[in-house]
Amino acid sequence: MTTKDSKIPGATIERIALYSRPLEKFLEQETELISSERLAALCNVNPAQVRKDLSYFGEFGVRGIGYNVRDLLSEIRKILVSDREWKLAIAGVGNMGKALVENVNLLKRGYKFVAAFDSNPERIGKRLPSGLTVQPLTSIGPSKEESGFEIGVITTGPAYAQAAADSFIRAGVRAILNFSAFQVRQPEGCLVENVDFSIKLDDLAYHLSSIRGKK
Amino acid sequence: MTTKDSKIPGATIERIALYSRPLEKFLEQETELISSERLAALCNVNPAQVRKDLSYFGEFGVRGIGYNVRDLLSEIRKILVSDREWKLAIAGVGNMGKALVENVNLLKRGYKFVAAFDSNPERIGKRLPSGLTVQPLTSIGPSKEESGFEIGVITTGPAYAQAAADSFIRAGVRAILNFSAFQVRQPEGCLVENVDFSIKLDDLAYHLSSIRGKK
DNA sequence: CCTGGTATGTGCAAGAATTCACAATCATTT
DNA sequence: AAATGATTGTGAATTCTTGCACATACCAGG
Repeated sequence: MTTKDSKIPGATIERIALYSRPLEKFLEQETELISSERLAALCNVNPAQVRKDLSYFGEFGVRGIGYNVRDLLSEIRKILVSDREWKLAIAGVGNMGKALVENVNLLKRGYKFVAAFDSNPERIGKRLPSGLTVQPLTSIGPSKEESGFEIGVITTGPAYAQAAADSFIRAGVRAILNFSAFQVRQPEGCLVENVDFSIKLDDLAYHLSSIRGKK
Repeated sequence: MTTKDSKIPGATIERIALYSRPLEKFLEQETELISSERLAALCNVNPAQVRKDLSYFGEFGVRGIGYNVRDLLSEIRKILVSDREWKLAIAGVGNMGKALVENVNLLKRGYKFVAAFDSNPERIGKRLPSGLTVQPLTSIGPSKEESGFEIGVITTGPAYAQAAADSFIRAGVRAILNFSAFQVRQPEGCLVENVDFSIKLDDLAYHLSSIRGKK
């Protein structure tokens, strides 16, 4: 890549992903140009932040004018490597699992579920609306070329989370997105992102209270 | 509060919430003591970080010994104000909404859904397993003392997200947790936390690729 | 009651990330 | 073709965050 290999702040990547949301909307609306100021306002960040984040990867704007929406989005997709399809597998097809598998936004952004697993015998063999058939958790095997998946998503209950993670890793998966309440231990050579809503709620509760406290 | 009113890093609050997860487990297992080193390892942070985070709020440990699990958890709950019940309302009871309303972990941590809304006529009037009856989105009203809610959760499709947010705000809600793909604009005097999984996936995809790239 | 072992609490230094502020650049108008 | 106005790209200043390193404090055992 054209990456200036100097250190890129971790938060920069997440923000760049964030920028793509309004851009997608502007593209649909056929808006041609956008300024760092406008984009920043929509994402609740500082305009200089937007420009600096992008500058780690190249010069995508035109001075005095702004950024071309289509081009910038395309550059961002290249940066994030979301300009190709990524194959996902899911472990746990309860409400949360189904919500993800059926989420059209993920598909639109190139994230496609190609396998679904569950430990509950009642669910195994069932066909999901997306066309996938639920397989037993224990059958997660080395991912083959054809239907192989690259990212594992865990939406099981806490009891099965570690087992699911282990299976995914044995299957050669190098990245896991974990929604279960169980904090999966970072295994060697495998990226794990934990998503925990209740932390977000704790955060809101804390700030709500401290605002009240100050008033 | 006993808060040393010097500035507390924003990340500190999220980490403190994070620390409570392993602590809950140790409490169940009746483990009495825990060191900052052990807790840090479980949360993938630096031990000094744990101690410094806690030190913003008081001295909870014993030198030479460590932290008492029960006491520390109780202190953390006081800090996060999760030592009381918070009432939530949800807008959108698709798979994601149901997953949240039925999530026992949230309830265990004091987050209780007291109202559910949806725009889909087929869902309105239905009773959820938790006992809540789905009401029309348009009926979100000023939250009364009795069944009033303090935090609004949005799990609608993008088309209804902003409307839901507006209604919540009109109802006096000061904090919103938004799961919809639509980026809700930060309204005056109302906290908004956006949860977007696809950003996490973008993040994983990026790092997966850059690891490959370097090998 | 002293000594050794252990783990906290924290001042300070090092390191990151953010924001400022301005030179650089380009379209447009006169 | 020069002046104007707009907005980028980025070095430098600033602010925020993390981690080291050690004084401090406590328990246990002799």
